[in-house]
Amino acid sequence: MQDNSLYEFNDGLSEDALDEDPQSDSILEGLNESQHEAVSAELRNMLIIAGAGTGKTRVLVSRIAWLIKHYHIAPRNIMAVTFTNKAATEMRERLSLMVGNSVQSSLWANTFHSICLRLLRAYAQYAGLVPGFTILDTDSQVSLVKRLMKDMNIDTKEFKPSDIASNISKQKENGIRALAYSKKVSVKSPDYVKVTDRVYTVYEKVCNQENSVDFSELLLRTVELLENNREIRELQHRRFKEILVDEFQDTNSIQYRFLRLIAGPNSHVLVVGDDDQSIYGWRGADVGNMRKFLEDFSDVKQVLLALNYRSTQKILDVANTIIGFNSDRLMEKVLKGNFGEGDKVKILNCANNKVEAATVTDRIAALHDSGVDYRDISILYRNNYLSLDFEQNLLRKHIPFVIYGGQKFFERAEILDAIAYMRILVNEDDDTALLRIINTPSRKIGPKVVEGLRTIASERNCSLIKAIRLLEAHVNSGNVDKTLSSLYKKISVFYELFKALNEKRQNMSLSAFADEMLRMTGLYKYYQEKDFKDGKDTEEHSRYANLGMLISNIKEFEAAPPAEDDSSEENTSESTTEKEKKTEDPLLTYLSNITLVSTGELNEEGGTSNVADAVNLMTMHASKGLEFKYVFLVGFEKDILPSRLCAYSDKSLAEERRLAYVGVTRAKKALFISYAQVRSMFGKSEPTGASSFLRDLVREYKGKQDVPLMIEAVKGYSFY
DNA sequence: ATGTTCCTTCTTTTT
DNA sequence: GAAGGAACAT
Repeated sequence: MQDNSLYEFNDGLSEDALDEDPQSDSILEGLNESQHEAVSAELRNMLIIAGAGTGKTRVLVSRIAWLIKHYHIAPRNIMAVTFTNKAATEMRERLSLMVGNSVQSSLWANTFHSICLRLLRAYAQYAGLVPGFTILDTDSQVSLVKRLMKDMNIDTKEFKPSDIASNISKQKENGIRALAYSKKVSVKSPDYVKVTDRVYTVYEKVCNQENSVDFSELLLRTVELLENNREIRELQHRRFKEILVDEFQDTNSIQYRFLRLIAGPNSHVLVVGDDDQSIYGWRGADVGNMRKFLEDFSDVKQVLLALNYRSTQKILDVANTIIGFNSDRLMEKVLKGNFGEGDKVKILNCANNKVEAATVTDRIAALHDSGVDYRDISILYRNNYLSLDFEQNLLRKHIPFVIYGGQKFFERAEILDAIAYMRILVNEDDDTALLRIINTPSRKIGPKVVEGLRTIASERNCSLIKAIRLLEAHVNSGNVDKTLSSLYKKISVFYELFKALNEKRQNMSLSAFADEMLRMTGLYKYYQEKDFKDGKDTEEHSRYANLGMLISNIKEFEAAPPAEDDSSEENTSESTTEKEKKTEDPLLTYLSNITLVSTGELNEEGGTSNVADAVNLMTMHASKGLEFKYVFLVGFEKDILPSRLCAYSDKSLAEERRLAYVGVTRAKKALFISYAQVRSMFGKSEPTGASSFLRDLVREYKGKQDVPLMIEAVKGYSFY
């Protein structure tokens, strides 16, 4: 630092230099012209269009550092919104490297969902929620919908509960409540709409009774909270002066509405996005929000980042060509790199999927032999199930690998059981959780008993736990009705357990309690026996072992609790903005945390960090935002990459092409694209062949000079 | 109430 | 080709 300022002094004698924040300069160091422009711009609304690998995250993080260091914006006045937890974590890490650790606790860098959750926890009463409400994960949401459909005598075969549940979520994401939806439905509406309507109405009511919110509800509730409560809204406006949004092309309608509400008249919003990387249209993401942003926010400065810092030119050429086939682009960006030409992109035409897996594995082994680290290699695919052949081959060759996604740890039955027990302790009205575990492991409480209990609950219009209490009081009053007392006797096994658990958790640490809970409920024993029966007890990821990993995860959580929410710090004169109730219950905090922050596999220690030198396997969706020196795009086939569903649904072909583009642009040094002529799926062998995207590509380069790719036929293969 | 067996369905992608 | 659900048997 000393040397630096001396040098500057000699270099150009300007008075400004005397007052300059010496740390500000280092923020701008090494940025190119447009990056520099974006980072050091005055305080204002901005739209940054950033092509793949153009240093988007770097700009975002540097901008935040600049806001703090140069404009002296307090970290607590900054909100950075990301789309995934992975991105949020990465941003926090890079930020703490740049401006120090202390910033983390007061600066909100989180996903939309977790930001909304924080607001809802702080203002639960104003949002019509009871503090301590639980979050419904997808699995619970579907099981609730299914339960309601059965109650309403709707055929769950004709109408799949998961479809109805996702229809409901879709409505919420468009800000449409059950009542408003009903108004749109007419006699002429298709059946599934009518069913959705009927279920939605009841679903909304039951969620309120159970004091639980699903994922889209988190957003919708918050939007309504801000819309209906001026004081809370203005309090947020005063707090969040600078708002930054990553992956803006992925925002859906409710998220956009949230942004408009959370930003005050004097706040500034900076969004970063790439319309070419919009791959979440299927869940409501609307690229149109980028255009809307220009209209809805005043005086927006636009910056385009097109200089690529990731890939060799040949890889970029291929990427540009692929995306060039899309016609509905917001802005035509041609990525330019500065890492030299590089090798040609290799297209591996394989006889079948076994050959494909063997070839890829062999190339990985060869790369490793030539000094490449496994962690710099990744295998990307369209669908999760395509990973199987590669897993087997890598295993056989003793090549270490990590799979991201796939069956999620927190979606496994045994984990969901454990979580359901925790949920019922935190929020006893959570009937969905209770129904999951009242007879798991089995304690002779069958459908008859449950039905009896549910009858009482619906007569008294109360939750199942309360119904049990009523029943208990009734039986103890000596008013002995034979059927009721036998009902109570059957249920009391569970009720005693419930009381005992509640007792236990008062004076134990969270992890010790969780461990004890698994013992008391019998889940440990139950899954241990189940594993043994299925011959899975020796497996590394046996269900019993997973429960152990859950405990490790809780221990890790205890050791490093998430940043303390300081939203109550804002001291204003308004009397109605009640200070948030400190959510002291560690169990509640843990539950919220895992429901929202649970992507990715846990490692053996129950942690989420990934330090091992291993080949990375994941879907192309999951790869967004990441980069690897060597990338294998596999299963680049007809019916797989433009998904089969494109042919007979409104699935967007352009979005599939963007997905291919995302995959291609992950590669830094070398890219391999492979496909099989024959693929066995579900036991059957089916002819497949190259993706139409590959055909387009080859046609484009036909007869041209300097073609950036080459095709290699891999026919037979000597196995093992 | 629970265990067995057969059946179907599912293979996008995520908070 | 697995995993969960329904139908049937115990």
